[in-house]
Amino acid sequence: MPKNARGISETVIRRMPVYHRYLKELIDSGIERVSSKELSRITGFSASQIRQDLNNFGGFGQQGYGYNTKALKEQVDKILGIDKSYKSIVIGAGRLGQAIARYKGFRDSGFNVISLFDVKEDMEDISGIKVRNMKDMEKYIRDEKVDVAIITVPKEFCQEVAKKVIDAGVKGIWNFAPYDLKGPEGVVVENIRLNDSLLTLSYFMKEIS
Amino acid sequence: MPKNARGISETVIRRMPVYHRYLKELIDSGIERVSSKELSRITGFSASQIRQDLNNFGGFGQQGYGYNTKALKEQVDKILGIDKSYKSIVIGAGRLGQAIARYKGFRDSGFNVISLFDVKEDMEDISGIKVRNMKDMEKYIRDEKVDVAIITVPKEFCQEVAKKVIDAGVKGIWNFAPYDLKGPEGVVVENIRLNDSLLTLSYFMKEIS
DNA sequence: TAGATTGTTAATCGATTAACAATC
DNA sequence: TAGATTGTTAATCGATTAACAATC
Repeated sequence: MPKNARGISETVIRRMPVYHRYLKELIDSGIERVSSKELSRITGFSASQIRQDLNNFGGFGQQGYGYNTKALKEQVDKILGIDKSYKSIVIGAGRLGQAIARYKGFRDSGFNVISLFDVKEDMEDISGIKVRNMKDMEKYIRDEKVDVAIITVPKEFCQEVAKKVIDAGVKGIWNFAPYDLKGPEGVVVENIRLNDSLLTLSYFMKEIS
Repeated sequence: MPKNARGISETVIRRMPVYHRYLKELIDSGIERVSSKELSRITGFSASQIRQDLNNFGGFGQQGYGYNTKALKEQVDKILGIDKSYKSIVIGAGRLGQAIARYKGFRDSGFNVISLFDVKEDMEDISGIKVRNMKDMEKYIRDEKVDVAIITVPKEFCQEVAKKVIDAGVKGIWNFAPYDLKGPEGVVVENIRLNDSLLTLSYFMKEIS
């Protein structure tokens, strides 16, 4: 696994949201401290691994005590950049695009959907968010300084859309089209491969039967 | 990474859908043979890794020639169990549930959505698929011998729903609720963690800025 | 203080890469 | 045949686990 600029492997990075998630649960249950052993029980990662992961970023624990859930979550959130906020647009206002635009959980992660775009004209607002026409997208991205594009268009259009949003200045892409987009230097792309996940499910279904 | 019954690591399994996807592209472009070197260029995996991956399941290539795209895809598809077909239901007929029920790509992978379920009464059909009431779900699963439940209900209901579908005999769960479901022995669970993916995007956005 | 648990180093394990004989 | 490329073994690399001194 290649390491990024900071020297932290992607394997480790992808466990951070899990810590974030379970720490939130612990805090919501009123639990103030947690040991790596208990976190291990909850997350399924080994206690050793958890301590290693966290120590990549600093010593957040205390010997003999463990970790303060609130303080640790604050650190994890800071590592993940949840304090930052990103102007986002959804491209493709179909069911999936609508579902994403309406889902409040993403706003909590710092991604504010400020507009949707579609080739279809005169679509109704989605949860109070305007659906604009695709042809106005690039100007909108430039004018509003949009950070992130969430792509939910059909596969055959996703490369074309990606090129446009990158040229217009978008710095991150969250891609739902079943195609592996690759961004140039300075643009982050996160591909969601639902179909791959389903094929994996298919494999394991076969295994158990 | 733990190995499964067949002795193939999950890391390898999760690359198989990628081979499937790119082989399909090659075949659609009329390309009949491909070397591990060329597959490496396309997929980003190393040629060595590709040969190792495929040889976990058998020697599908030919020295001096490479791989026949059609024959290899057939093998990969068989490994993934795409020839099998699974009766599936979508639980939660919101936008996400509707998007999934309508998406034809999943049917191509062998997952046929035969019904949706929702707590809301008297919902309209989605692409000709009936939306039934949640209270009839367990009987339906038993009567129709449903194999897979696709869960798109809000987080707070997903455990309860999972318990019900498992008790009713479902053998696979594709979970979109932001909660790590764990299945008992004999039940396969594939969790889609969209929010985790978004937090990873957030991390890398911070890195580049 | 005694017990608990971290932070960190060393050991192990698994996955990836390199190399090359086999062979089409 | 000569060139190409696999299948497979060995070497390397990275990630996980084990162990334990430090210390709260």
